[in-house]
Amino acid sequence: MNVAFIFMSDFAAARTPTSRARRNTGRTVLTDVAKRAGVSTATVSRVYNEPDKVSDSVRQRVEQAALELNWFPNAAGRALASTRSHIAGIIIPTLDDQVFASQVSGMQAAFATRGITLVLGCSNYDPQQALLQVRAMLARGVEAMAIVGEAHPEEVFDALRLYRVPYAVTYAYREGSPHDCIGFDNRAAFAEITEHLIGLGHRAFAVCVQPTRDNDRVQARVAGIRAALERHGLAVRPEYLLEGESSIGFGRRSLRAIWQSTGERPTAIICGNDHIALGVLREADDLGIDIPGELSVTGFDDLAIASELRPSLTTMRVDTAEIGRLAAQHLLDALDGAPSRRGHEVRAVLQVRASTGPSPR
Amino acid sequence: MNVAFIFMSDFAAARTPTSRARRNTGRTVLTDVAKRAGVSTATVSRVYNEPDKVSDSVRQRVEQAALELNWFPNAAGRALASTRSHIAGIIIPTLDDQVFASQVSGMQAAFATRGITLVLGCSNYDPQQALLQVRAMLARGVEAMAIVGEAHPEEVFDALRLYRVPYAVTYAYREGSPHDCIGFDNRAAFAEITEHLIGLGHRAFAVCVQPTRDNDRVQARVAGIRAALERHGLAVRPEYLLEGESSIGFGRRSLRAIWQSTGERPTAIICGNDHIALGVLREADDLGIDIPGELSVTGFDDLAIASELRPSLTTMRVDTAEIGRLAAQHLLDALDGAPSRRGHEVRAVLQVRASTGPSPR
DNA sequence: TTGTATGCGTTATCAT
DNA sequence: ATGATAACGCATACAA
Repeated sequence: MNVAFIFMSDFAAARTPTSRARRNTGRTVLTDVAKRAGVSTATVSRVYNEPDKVSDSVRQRVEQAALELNWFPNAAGRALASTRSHIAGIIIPTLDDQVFASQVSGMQAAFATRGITLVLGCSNYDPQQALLQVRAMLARGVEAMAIVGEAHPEEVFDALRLYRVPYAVTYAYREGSPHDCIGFDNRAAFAEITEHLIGLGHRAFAVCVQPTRDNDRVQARVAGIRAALERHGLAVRPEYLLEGESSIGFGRRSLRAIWQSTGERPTAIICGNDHIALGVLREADDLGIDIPGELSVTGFDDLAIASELRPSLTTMRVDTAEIGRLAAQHLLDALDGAPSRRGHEVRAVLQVRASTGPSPR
Repeated sequence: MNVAFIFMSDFAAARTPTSRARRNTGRTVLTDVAKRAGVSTATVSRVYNEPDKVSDSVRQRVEQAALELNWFPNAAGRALASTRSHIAGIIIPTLDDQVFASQVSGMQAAFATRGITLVLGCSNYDPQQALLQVRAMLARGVEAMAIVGEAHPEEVFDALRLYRVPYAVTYAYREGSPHDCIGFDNRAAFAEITEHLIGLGHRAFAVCVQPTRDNDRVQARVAGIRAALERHGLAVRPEYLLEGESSIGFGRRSLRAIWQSTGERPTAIICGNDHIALGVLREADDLGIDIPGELSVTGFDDLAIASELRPSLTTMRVDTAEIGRLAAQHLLDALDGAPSRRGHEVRAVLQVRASTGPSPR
């Protein structure tokens, strides 16, 4: 036995030169805590992952040691050993739009309660950037993903399926979508706005929307307007269907262009969102156009100022933070192996205010 | 020596039976790519980390194999082996405020160009949540951190220093701060607004700001106002120093309360931001108060609508996305070991518009 | 309840 | 330029 001991140390000595030194990152690791607490590494791990399986006294010793050494588990090590990253991802077009920011906010809060970190990616409305972001997130080992809209390269969804990462398409909801959707029906919402105006007697419309390219939500909105008008034998004249950046400036320019046009003037303008509608209202003020006497205007999103403007803006409200929460819950359910529903529809609610009224004609 | 070998093999033999099978997670790993490309794992790794050290032909074979197997490096594995996480963190009060959202946006973009993923945490203005978030991020192995403001528990900065994580305090800039700051001088900015009003002859002021508790930026703003007034022998009456949530509603309520007060009415109201100022303007409209004839109003942030309101709002503009970019650059420099400056000041620029005018008294 | 010994997927060191 | 293999920090199956 003696020899054995001698030999073992000998063995250790023999190895040492060949074996590389520990890379020594200098940081405190689980092993240090185990030593200090006088327990095995497994026990330390259990204290943080299966506390019930550890006796109170030992747990306290370990926690004390961890505190003294200022240690907490390293996420990369955990992820590697457990093959669970505790990371989820969300890809939105841009944070500069409040509706997406609040969606992220709602999702982050919901995930946080379950110890899941949300990683954010912005595509800037570029499908290729979205694809890159998804790949980066898969590399990070995201356990679940949310992505705004469904107008993305097929590779995006292929990759998600290939890696068996549960995902949800947010902000847009569409019957018959191949994806789990959490959001509202953009088409139906804009059909409702259009019907509201038709009900007020309007027959001549203009439409000012954000760029439709690579944006299924805006495309659906335009489709909803078209469908509602068609039902009444109406259509938007091509020269009154304007597309531009989501801004007050675009709204202003649009109204000016429409008013300078030689054709029959519209009596109602449907805007893709409140920012654009705001611009239209401001330009109308400058041009001396009476709202809603001469022209009705609608927005979308119900920004805080929408009800404060004079005239107040008729628009639609969507609880985007709720979309985020629901999406997070949906994904958590999927991770828990819950028999998941296909999605969740959130209602967009029409807020009729002073910017819409009976058609003058 | 013989014994030694016996012992060694004995030792090894003793191990083998105990050894469990590979846990097999089913996913494609670097080893698979190496096999397919007919190279070693080290070579595959090099292709992605030190491409110059690999011959063209080999690199192409590896890339081909990776493509065919749909493989990309696992981030947790990388992080563990390289002790670099390629993650940076930012902690903001809330995403619901555009100024922070755009800061995140700017930072994310800047980090992305260097392959660094930004992880976001929201403190909801709660110091304890901020501390928890920082800890969570350290566990994630963040390589750098940005945090809005400096009113945080000392443990926050202690932890950051202990783990040698370079960090920057953003949004606020203050001479003599112990931290690297990237932002603007809140105090100086509000002193400037105040001087603008004093220059217009105002002597009676009201102030409506966001909650000052745990918020060094707002505290600095109030201090700036105070200091400027003091220089002219002036002060805000306590009943005209109002504190409340950042909203149109608070602005409205504040003006109503001030106007109903029995004391001498102020001729100027300084608001903590544009939201509050917006509420004041709307309420003034309802109360029939002439702006700026009877009352001058100022905001902060220069929201897109600020210049569109009637009257347009005098306010200050700060490029918050630029703050994000600069913070990212500062942190990247620190990671690169660049001799770092202490911080970076961004200017807040006064936008004089129609809501401020000569004092009626 | 607690300890032992691997393995998680990659990088880094050393050797060739 | 390329290969072999030991870390990296932790979790877990299994043994005790």
